[in-house]
Amino acid sequence: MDAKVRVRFAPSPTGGLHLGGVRTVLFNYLFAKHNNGEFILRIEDTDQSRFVSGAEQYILDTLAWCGLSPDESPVHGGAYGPYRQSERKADYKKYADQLIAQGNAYYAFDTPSDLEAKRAEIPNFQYSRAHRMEMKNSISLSAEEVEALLKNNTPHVVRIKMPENEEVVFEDIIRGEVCFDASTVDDKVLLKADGMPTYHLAVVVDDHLMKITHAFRGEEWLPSAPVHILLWKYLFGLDQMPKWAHLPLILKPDGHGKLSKRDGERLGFPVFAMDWTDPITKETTIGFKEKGFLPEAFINLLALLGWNDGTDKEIFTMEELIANFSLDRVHKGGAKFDYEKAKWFNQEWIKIMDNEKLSQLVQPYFDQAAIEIHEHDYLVKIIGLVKERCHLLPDFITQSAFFFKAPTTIDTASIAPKWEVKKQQFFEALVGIYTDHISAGKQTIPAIELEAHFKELATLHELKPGELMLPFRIMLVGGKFGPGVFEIVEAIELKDTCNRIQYCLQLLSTN
RNA sequence: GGCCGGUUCGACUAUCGGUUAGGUCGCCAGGUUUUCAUCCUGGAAAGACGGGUUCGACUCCCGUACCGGCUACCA
Repeated sequence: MDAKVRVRFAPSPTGGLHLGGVRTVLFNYLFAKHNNGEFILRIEDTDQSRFVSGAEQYILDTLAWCGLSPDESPVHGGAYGPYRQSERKADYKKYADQLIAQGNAYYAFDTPSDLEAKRAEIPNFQYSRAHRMEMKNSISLSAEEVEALLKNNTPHVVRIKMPENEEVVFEDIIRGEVCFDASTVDDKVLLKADGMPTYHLAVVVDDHLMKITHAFRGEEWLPSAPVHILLWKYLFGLDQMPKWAHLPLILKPDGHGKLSKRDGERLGFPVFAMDWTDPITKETTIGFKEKGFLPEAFINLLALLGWNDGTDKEIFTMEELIANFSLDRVHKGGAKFDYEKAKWFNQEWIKIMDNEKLSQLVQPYFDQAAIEIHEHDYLVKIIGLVKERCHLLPDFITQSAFFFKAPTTIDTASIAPKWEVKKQQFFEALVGIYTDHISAGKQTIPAIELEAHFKELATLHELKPGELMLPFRIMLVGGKFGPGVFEIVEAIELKDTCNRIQYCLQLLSTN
């Protein structure tokens, strides 16, 4: 029996989490849960120069919003901690030393400016076999020189010594066999001058120490895979290595290339899961959450970007995704992100979501718009009435504000041209009838009855109901939109209806 | 430039040698809604190219083109 499935998502805390990142988490999570395995969050904070405060908390918050809770993480704890690479520094040094002792790695004393000069001098410079001997390192230098340099604490890095004439072959779960000629890859830095590991060393050491069985990451990592394979071979043995899967990229909707933060700003849609505010510039980049997406929809649309279950089914709950997810149905090619389809997913989720639950999500938007909700049950009812008209959560404001307070702008221009005295009289009579009902103690009347009364009265005034409906609607909601007029009347009740009619009649007579 | 990966309607995709190449988003037209949305019906719309293999290729092989990724003491 195989060891328990363990996967990890290992982001760098450098800023907001974008679509591609969240999808990588999702596939990790789905795979883990489908196989009764564990999902680990590991923070790759080895680059001090790129560290951004608040980014780790942001990642945690994002995972929580998405419903992708880790089994182990810096805050959830676990038996394989610490889960921040900056806190595991000693481990990496140990393995770097081992590699040097085995002859698989070496010290390099070249300064950043040395390297810069070399790159300027030689086009397409690679720190590899071709130029190794021209550089300052423990292969080109004598043992005495190296020892002296080390003794003086000369800043240095540790580089992997890529082998000659070796083919690195490995099996990628979604791509099949991938093959590299090791000599075409340069001698990557493993341990930096500040003692921190680079990604290459850290990922291998930590995946081993944390007993990771399956390693999933974006396709951009494929070219450095041979380095990692070799490190596994030198350090822990290939039989211990996790299975790899390089996920396809999420591309720009227009043009070409990897989707970036800039594309969202340019094209007017979010690329981050949640709002991200840069702690230094204070600049906020909008997220799917704040744009008004439901987490269920966000997860759903991400899952279908590069994966499907082989049927025509497109709407999936998290449980269904877990039950049906399989890596062999993940696409090889990158997928262009389509915001229109993303909104469609959200609309579908709004339609099927429970009204009570929606009301809680929508409440903050009403608060923000300074629309007071006096009765919660009323809000729930209204949500049911307008939900199929909403793509994003803020749409509930535009679609239903008039249920809570009279519209401030009235599209009288759409009534005025065909307005006539007969209609004026009709509405005055209607107000009279409603007023009688109010006097009789009725606050509202069922929509069907309202409609019947309305038609009767229209006939009495020798008018067709059809030419009265639009003006009536505009009087009530301010424009040409919204649910059925009589449902609106029933909801806002007779008194308010009369007020709105009278206000509008006044508006029309002064014009 | 080098290395690696990818390529079916505008977009997301189904197809695992034999189909009128299917679905969804979007778009267009019609119906329902006496508004808008929903909903229903219909429509336009695709195998990058060239060679093989095969009775037969979108599917397998080779080449070309195009697109992308990587080529940092960043991940």
